[in-house]
Amino acid sequence: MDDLFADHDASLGRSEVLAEGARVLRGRAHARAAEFLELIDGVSAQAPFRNMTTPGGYPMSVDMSCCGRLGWVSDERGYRYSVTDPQTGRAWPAMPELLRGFAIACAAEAGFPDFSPDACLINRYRPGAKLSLHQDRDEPDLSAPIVSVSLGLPATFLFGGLRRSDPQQRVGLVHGDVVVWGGPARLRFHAVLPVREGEHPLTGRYRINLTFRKASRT
DNA sequence: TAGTAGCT
DNA sequence: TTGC
Repeated sequence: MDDLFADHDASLGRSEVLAEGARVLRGRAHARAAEFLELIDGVSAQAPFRNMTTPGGYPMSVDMSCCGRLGWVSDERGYRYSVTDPQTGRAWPAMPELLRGFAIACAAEAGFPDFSPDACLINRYRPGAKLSLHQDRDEPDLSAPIVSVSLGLPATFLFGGLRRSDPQQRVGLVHGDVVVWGGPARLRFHAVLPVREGEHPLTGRYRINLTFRKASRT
């Protein structure tokens, strides 16, 4: 067994508390990552990755797609959830049950036993792509947590407080890591630093992040 | 240049 | 203001 694999074994079952209501579950997606990536390929064949535009008129560096009943979209008019993909005019692809069940299990492990996600935002980062500091606040039901799954190239996740100016924790996220935040942490600001150049055996020059949300009130 | 402030 |  090589050292990389030993490191992975050592991460199994480990979790870290970032704040009340926020945890990193290390390595939870590792064993099923290849299968998850196949499912994501299926989604992106129906809803291609695209660079959305911010309300300020700038293109985002992250390539985005969605699955589930609702998808997150951004354009000059603002941020919102939509039942149709504005690029194709069709409904978003269904959320694969394997992914949905995994997200529900991660939420339960982190202390949110009743998670019922209806939206999954798929963010694909090339080297240099980033997400600047923001809150996830477009969902009407803030009692549901956010479940974030990291695949492929590593990234540095910044996890802040409830005010933009609050200090941020720097969290290194690698292939297979899962972050869950909700409850009192639900509206904490967060960001992703520019992804560094690299190569991953399963994703090549990409980081793929899945965020599962409950985007409708019911 | 990494970290921060301020922007409409 | 999920960017510059």
